[in-house]
Amino acid sequence: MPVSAADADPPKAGKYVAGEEMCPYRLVLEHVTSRWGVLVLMQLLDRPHRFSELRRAIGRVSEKMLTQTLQTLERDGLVHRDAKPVIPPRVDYSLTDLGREAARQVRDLALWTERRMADVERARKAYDDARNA
Amino acid sequence: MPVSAADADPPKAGKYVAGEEMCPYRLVLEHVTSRWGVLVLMQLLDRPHRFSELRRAIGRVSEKMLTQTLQTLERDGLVHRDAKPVIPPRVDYSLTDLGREAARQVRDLALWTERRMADVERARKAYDDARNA
DNA sequence: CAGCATCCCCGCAGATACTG
DNA sequence: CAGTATCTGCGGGGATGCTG
Repeated sequence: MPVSAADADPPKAGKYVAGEEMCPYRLVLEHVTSRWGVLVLMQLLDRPHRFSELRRAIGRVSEKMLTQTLQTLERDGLVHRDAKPVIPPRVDYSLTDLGREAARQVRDLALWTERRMADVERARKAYDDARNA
Repeated sequence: MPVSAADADPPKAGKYVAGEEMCPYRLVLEHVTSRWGVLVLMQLLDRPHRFSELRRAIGRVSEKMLTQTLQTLERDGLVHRDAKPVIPPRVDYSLTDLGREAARQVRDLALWTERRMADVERARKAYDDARNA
């Protein structure tokens, strides 16, 4: 029974478990381009925000997801968390230098998307019309 | 019973149903920054690819998700699909001008992330160490 | 106010089988 | 080869209640 290198497991799709088996930078990319990551970064690019300010500014984000997003970005060194030991608690979030670089690129991409939106909608209409014909 | 404007539904988090109730451009942003969207765009930035070439080049992507990603990007006018009426079928995918613009930004963001990976990992270590202390 | 713990739902994505 | 169709699971994320 011949055993060749081709017998090695071919790369199957496999279940995607967050952060498993992929180039590490892809993971950071997912953090900054994630649904809430994008909004948090862009909001903080404007100015530092308190937790509840972010919540209101972004709108429609649950506490849980905002917390989770902020923790991820903080761990990646993109967001700085400043918890003041006062009562009631006050926590300010701001961008680090690294975070500002990321945020600017994300913002540029978002702005590009916004600018090109008309082209996209034209393309969609053409696509849909071609299907319904 | 007083009825003020404040009685209007405050923006709750609400279930996220793809593309519902969000600025339309955010949706395109999600398409191009999606897990497979990023990889497809970057791969096509190099050169046009056939379906199976993309599948192999990206690796670990299921047929279904690749098809779905390509259809979404095609509908948005970012990817051009060229199906040759031959047997066996041959379909080539390439970037439109619009898609190339998007792809370049996505690639730049990916490259930035790659370059800054060392900083991110340092930050993560610091964060984790501070927790375990 | 900021955040954690818990529960639970449903939609994304992988597996599989089939077609032009 | 390049897809479609159908089933299934499991984990992302919302809701709710509680704490420092």
